[in-house]
Amino acid sequence: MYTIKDVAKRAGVSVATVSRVLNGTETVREQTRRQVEEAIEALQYSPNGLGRNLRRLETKKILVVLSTISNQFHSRIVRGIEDRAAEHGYTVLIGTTRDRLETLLRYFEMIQTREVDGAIFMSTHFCKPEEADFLTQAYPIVCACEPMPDGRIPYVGIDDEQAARDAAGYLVSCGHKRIGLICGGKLTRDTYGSSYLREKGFRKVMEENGLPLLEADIFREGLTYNSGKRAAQQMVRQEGLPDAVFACSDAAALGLIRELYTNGYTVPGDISVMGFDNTAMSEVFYPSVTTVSQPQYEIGCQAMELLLARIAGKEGERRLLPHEIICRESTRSKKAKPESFAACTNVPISTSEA
Amino acid sequence: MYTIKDVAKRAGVSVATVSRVLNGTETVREQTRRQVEEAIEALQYSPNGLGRNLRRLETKKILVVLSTISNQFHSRIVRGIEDRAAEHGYTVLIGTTRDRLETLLRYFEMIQTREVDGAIFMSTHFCKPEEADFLTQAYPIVCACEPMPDGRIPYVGIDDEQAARDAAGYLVSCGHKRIGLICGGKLTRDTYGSSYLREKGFRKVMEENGLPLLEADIFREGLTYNSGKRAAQQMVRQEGLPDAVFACSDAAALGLIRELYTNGYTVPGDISVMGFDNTAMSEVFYPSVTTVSQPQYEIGCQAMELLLARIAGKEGERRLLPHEIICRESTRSKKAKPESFAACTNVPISTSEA
DNA sequence: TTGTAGGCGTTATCAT
DNA sequence: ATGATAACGCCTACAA
Repeated sequence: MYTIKDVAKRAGVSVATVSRVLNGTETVREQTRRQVEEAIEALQYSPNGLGRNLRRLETKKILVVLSTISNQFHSRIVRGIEDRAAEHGYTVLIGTTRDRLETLLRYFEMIQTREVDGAIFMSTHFCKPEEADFLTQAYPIVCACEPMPDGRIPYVGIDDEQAARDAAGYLVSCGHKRIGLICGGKLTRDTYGSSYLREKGFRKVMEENGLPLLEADIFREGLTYNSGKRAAQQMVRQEGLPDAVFACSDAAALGLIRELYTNGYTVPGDISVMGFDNTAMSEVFYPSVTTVSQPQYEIGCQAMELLLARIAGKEGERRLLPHEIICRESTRSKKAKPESFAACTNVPISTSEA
Repeated sequence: MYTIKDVAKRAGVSVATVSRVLNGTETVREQTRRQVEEAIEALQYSPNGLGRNLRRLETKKILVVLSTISNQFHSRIVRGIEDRAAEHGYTVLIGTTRDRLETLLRYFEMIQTREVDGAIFMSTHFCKPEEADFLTQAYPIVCACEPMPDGRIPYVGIDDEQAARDAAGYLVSCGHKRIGLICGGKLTRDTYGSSYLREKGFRKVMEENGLPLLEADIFREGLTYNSGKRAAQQMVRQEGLPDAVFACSDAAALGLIRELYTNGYTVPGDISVMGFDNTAMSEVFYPSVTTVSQPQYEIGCQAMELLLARIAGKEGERRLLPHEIICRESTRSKKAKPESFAACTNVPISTSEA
C-alpha cells in the first residue's frame, strides 16, 4: 500500500505539496499539480483516512444505533438523519444492538474512542440511566423516540403519553367499553420508556371515562409482531373478546390481527384494533390499521440538527413533535358518529384508506 | 480531552506502562497497575481509537452496504454477518445508498481510505462493472445477493436463474398457461443482476413449455411494493387477467395482491401470485405468499467468512447456496394434483401455512 | 518490571 | 509556490 511519501517521491515534490493537491487547498502551480495527479494515478494511491482523522481529530461520521433493521419503524427516521447529515458533510453509519447490552456498549465505546463524531440512539432502554446520563453529558449523543428518564438528555420524539391518551380516547369515542392493551414487558419505566408512557396515557383515559381495565386484557408481551401473535393466542382462550385492543406498536397490532384471523375472528367485525407508529405495513395490511402517526422524517432531521449542535459544543435540548391519529379499517365505531370524549385534544385526526 | 500522556503523568509512570495496562498486555506490577487505573478513573480517560487504529493499521470494523433498511429482505442476512463478525472481534456498520451513486461512492471511499477493514455489498447494481471489478480486486470486498457480471468478484447468493426456473415451473405445474412477470426496470444485465437472471430463467421455462409470454404481461416496474401496485393498476385496465404472475420480489407481490384486492379481484381466486425472497411479510400477509426462499442467514455467514478470508489476504470465491420453493396461499392449482414440469429439478418444495 | 523513542500517514505551520 | 518539520495519540521494539 502506498503512502503520501511514495507519491511525493514519484512526483518529485514534498509531501506537503501532495497534501495540498489532495485537499484542493491553497495555490499549487498547474504543472506541479499535474505531476502529482499523475503520480497518484500511477500508484492508484488513495490517502489513508486513519492518518487524516487522527490529524484532524474528527471523522465526519456519525452513528445511528437501533435495535434491528427489521423494525420498519426506523426507516423514515434514518432517512431524515441521512439527509441532514449529508448537507453537513457527515456520513451516517448504522449499528444494531439486537437488544444485547454488550453490543450497545460497543457502540458507546466507538463514541468514546472518537471513531465517530457523535451518535443518535433509538435503542437505549436496557442501559442504566446513570450511565446514559454521564455519556450524553460528556459526548455528543442524542436520543430519538425512546425517551430516557433523565430529562436533561437531548431528545427528539413525540409526547407518548398524550399520544396514547388520544388513541385510547378515539377508541372510547367509537363506543368501545372493554378495551385491552398490548404493551412492553413487565419492566420499570427505566427500561421501556415509550411503552411505559403509552400505557400510562391509556390507563388514564380508561379511568377518566369510568371504564374498568381488566387484568386479563393487559398483554405484556412486548412490541413485536410475535408479541401481538401471542396476545391473540391468549385472548382467544379467554371467554369473550374485548371490544377493542390498543397495541403500543403497529407490529404488535399486525400480529394480533393476523392471529385472530387464523382463529376465525375478523377485524374490525369482531374486535377493533389500533396500532402505533404508522409504519408502512399498517397502511398496506388488510385490514389497514388505525394508528398513531409520528412525524418520523422530521424526527430524524431534528435529531441530526441537535447532534450537530452538540458536536459544535452547544447544550442539548428536548423536543416533542406533534403526532396524529390515522383512522383506517381496523377499527369501527359502535355509534353512528363518534362523540367527544374525555381525552379529546386538538390532535389532528385524519382518515386514510390504504 | 485527556490523552495517554496525561494519564501517565498523573500516575507517575511512562506512557508505555499505561498502554500496557490499557491492553492488559505483558506483566505490570500490581501496584503500578492500580495507580494507572486510578489515574484513568480520575480523568475519565478513554483511549483515542484514531491513534490506535492508525498505529495498528486496522479498525476491526466492516461495512455492510444496502439500498435501504426498509427493504426487509436484508435483515436476516445482516444477522448472519453480525454473528460471524462478532466471533472474530469485528463490529458491523451498515450504510444505505438509497440508490444514489454518490452515496455508494462514499462507501467505496471509506474502504479505500481504510476507515473500515472491508465491506459486503448488497447494492451495487448502479455501479460500473469495471470499477467494481478493480475495487474488489484491490480491497477486501464481497458481494451478496446482487450478482456482478464479472465472475471473479467474491460472491455469495443463490442461483437466481435456476430459482426462477423452479418458481415458474411450479406455476406451470399448477396448470397456469398465461403467466405474467414483474421484474426490474428496462435495463441491461449490468444493472439489475438478480432480476435479470430471474427474468431469464422465467422466460426459458415458458418457452420450454410452449407457453406464449405476452408483452402486455411483462411489467418492468421494479421490485418494490409500489412496483407491484403499479403493475396491478395496469393489469386491471387490460382485458382479462393472466392466470398467474411471477413477481421477482415479495414486496412487489404484496403490492400487486393488495392493489388487485382494492380493485375487486382476489388472490388466488382470480389470479395466482408468486413472490421471491421469503421475507417475513410474505408469511404474515393475507393471503400468505408462495415464494422462493433464500437461506438468508447462511448467506450472511458465508459472506462474512469470505470477507474475513479476503482481509487475511486470500483469494475470493463464488458460492451459490440452495434455494427452496415455499408454497403458501397466494397460488392455487388448476389441476387436482401438480404434475411434473419441464423445469423440474430436485429443489425442495415445502408447504408452509402462515 | 518499566522507560525511551520511533513511527503509523496525514495535515498544517512556518520558513524560504 | 514549495519544502521541512512538528504534531495528532497510540503501540511496541529495544534498552535498561
